[in-house]
Amino acid sequence: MTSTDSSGVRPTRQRRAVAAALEDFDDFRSAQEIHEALKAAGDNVGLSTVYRALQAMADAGELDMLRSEAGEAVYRRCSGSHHHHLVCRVCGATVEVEGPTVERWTRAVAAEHGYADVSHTLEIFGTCARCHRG
Amino acid sequence: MTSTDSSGVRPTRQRRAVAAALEDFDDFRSAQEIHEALKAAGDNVGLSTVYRALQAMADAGELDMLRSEAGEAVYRRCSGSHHHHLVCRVCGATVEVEGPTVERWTRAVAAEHGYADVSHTLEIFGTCARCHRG
DNA sequence: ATTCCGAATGAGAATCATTGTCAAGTCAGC
DNA sequence: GCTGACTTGACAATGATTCTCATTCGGAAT
Repeated sequence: MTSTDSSGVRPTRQRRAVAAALEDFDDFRSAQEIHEALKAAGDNVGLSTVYRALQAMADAGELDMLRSEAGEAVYRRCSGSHHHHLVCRVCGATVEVEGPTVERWTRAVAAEHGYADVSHTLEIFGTCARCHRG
Repeated sequence: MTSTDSSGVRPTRQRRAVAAALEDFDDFRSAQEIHEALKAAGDNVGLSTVYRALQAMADAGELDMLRSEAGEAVYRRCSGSHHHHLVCRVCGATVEVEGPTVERWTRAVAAEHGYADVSHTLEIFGTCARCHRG
């Protein structure tokens, strides 16, 4: 699992299909949903392969992965840089947000308690304007 | 009507046992680990009951629940107020941290994008001083 | 104390996402 | 066209969590 890969994931028909499917979504989708979408589109890709492709792409930093409230892993294409997500808990609409403030704060807190090698997870959930009015 | 601690969880032998087990831990534990601990201590409590008790207590705000990197739910007793966690990824040592800054920031970001009813999850992972020196 | 009823329990089955297995398929380069 | 390493996919296996349902318990009213 150590990345001897030069820069990314070796492109096969299946992996390209998974990547393409993700382009069609704006929000986070589970492996199973992507598998369904591919089947519906006529691209037959095994479920295991979808899981492997998603993990590989997430490892390569080409995807964001987070856990839904139900605890299942969901994926979304993303920009390369570090950021967080503002997710509508009704329709799933997602906005990428950046926060130097937060980054600084977490680093400071960790340092204050003597923790090194710091990483963090931060997701914001809410009801987007459209769903809120509805 | 003079029940001090009843926020909806009826105290039974089993629930008291679960609560007591959590007192013995400083870090996050899975339902299964707690079930094991109870069995080891001679308190026989069904696994389903442990799950139910934990969920009920988490709903009542008496526990913190978060998902380990492996995706399983882990629980820890906690203070009532809103806070986040700084967790050692080696030994699990946990510090509760508060951050008005972060709270303010998330609210601002959400508002800026028209999101209402905002909640968020934030966990910080690192290597604590003791494990770091190791 | 006794009764009564809804809530709680527990043993096991059921569910469901995810991972492992391994034979068959694919592709590059020789 | 052959070889070998990597990839795929059907299916089994795993493992956490939830469901089922007959039984038991708690505690308020009697």
